[in-house]
Amino acid sequence: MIPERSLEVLRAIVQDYIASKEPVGSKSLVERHAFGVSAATIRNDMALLEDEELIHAPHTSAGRVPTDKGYRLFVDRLSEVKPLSNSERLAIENFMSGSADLDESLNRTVRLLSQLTNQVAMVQYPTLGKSSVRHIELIPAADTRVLVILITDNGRIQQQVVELGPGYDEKFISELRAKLLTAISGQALTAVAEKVASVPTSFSGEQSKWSKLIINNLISLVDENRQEKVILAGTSNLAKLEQDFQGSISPVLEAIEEQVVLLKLISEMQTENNVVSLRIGRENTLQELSSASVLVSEYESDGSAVAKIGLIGPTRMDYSTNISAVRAVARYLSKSLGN
Amino acid sequence: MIPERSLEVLRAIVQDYIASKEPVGSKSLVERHAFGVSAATIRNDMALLEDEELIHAPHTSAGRVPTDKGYRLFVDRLSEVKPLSNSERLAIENFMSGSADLDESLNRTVRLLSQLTNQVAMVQYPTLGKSSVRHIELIPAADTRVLVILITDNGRIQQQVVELGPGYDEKFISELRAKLLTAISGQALTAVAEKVASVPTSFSGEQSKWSKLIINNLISLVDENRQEKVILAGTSNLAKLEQDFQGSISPVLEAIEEQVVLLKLISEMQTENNVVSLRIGRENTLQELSSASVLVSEYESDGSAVAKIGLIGPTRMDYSTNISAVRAVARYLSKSLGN
DNA sequence: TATTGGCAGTCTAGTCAGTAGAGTGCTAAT
DNA sequence: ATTAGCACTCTACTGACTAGACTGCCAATA
Repeated sequence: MIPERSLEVLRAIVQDYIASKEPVGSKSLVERHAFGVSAATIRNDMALLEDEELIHAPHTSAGRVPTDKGYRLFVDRLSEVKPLSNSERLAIENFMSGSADLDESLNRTVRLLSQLTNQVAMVQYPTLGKSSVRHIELIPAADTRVLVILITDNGRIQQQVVELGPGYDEKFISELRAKLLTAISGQALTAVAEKVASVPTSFSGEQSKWSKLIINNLISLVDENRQEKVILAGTSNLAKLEQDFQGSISPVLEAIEEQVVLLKLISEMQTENNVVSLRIGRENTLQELSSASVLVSEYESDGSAVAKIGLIGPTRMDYSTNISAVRAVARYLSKSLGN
Repeated sequence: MIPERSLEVLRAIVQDYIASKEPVGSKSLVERHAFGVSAATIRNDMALLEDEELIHAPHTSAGRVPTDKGYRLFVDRLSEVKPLSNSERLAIENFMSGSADLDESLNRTVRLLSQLTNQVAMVQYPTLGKSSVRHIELIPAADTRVLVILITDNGRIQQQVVELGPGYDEKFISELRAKLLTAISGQALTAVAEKVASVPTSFSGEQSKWSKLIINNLISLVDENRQEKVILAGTSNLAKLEQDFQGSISPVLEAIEEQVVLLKLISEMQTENNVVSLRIGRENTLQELSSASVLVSEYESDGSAVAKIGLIGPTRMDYSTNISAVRAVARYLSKSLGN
């Protein structure tokens, strides 16, 4: 119902506004874009767009600025997905090459995304989900301590030191190690607690006590996988973007400093395979983010959808570029974790 | 040679300026501090301080602001070390309790320091130094891959996946594992490359090739310890502190975004045991940091001085509090790594 | 009917002059 | 050595004014 040319005008407004960060007026619009009509005509179109609440004038004699709704229409219907430049593609591949553990991969990825987009990037740790135990290892440390190591098949390595007290011998440790391995190697993390429950009963006296200690620690390591966690990168970009957020970035800073808030935010956003989900300005349920936009995509680890990656920036951001960056990085991350 | 009272005036100026962030004048000074003399007298003292370039008036009829030199004299001779409050002490202990690996400890510590001080905190990874090998582990992953794990005695755990190609068997792996363990367990990291050099010769054919592959990877893990690295936390604090830096934080942002720059900065600063070293404003060799101050202290891992921890903030910072925070955190970190 | 030129009206941002207030430096008296 | 007092300087704020940018609308046009 909105005429084609008016939509073109909206697209031009969004593009110019993102580039110049100044409200755009009818005159500069006809200069920069070849509409083939006069400024007065464009003004009529702009009046229409304003009726539809797609654009908005900060004051009577200013140019127009897209509203949240305007951005929404822009990304949904007007923007083309901008393919990454070769240098960007190269940067991604360089950055993510080299096999590393999960922590390192996620850290690298999130830093990469923040560098590509100049926004604040975030990545959620894969949840327990369908992950399983690849290996566990018990390593005697000092005379009284044992190092417990858990490796999951998505590449995460965790460790914890357990204080047993004096007197254990290596034979007991290697026996326990063998029993634990046969009990849980290859098992889903969700099943670990159950599978190891009976192990201590096969020891007696002190050894039973020790094995209980070690197993409790093992279970707490598994539980850490259940605990959700988000890593951020590029928060310092916010300082550069200060003027893009209408004046103050401190609400945004406060919002992202709380893990819980971020996790809620991320989990609220529905994502489908390979599609970048997006909340613009007041579409965010969080008031603090009412002048921010959030982009989120899924990534996969080991073939099943497990977690999300995305970014936070001002509503006035380059959606085309950022959407394709998030999508590309998510895809590369999935690939790199596919090993 | 500077009279006692003038120094008191300087102290009062520094304190008031840090608290109010406004240039302080003679009148408000006599109101807030009981000098027992009139404002005119204070003005004479201020003229003296100005001659000594310890304070400076932004313009004729403004109050005075400490110069870098003024801050320097303040921290060297006038400030008392403010003991931490109980709640701060508690926060530190809470935060750092729970044994974890090196990465986790350093991460926690640096976040803690940035929270305590509201500045940008940084910590340098312990260098190779006197660290030694606590354990290595080889774990068969898929059919063609082996996971190599290196654990150092300062608690760092590293791992890497090695692609061997098909056909290796577990027996070979456990044999290699045993040989490597006897060769380097307990050895200094600096000695690893030499100690493992002869290991592959005891295998033949493919096994020799495989063991070379694995050993090369092991050595590259060791080398990562040689590579210096700094972790930052609280960069978003810079945004809040923007006005404290005369106008623009972007030079500071740029400086701290470069690992190399930071490492150079840190290594330039001489530190003695348990003393916080400090560069104020233009004392920094880096131009970008000419309106920033840098505090650095040493921390120890395993009894030998190994690396540094510190923070970066505006010259107009609360030196007493921040110095004691850095010192306390460095001490706790040493203690926690002493295990 | 869609488009256009033109014009009146509105709002911002910048300049200018004037003023109050804070603070200094100096001098003469104590 | 200290003090009161006074002249002087500079900032920050205010209100008035102006130039410039845009819009909205109307009447003319294709």
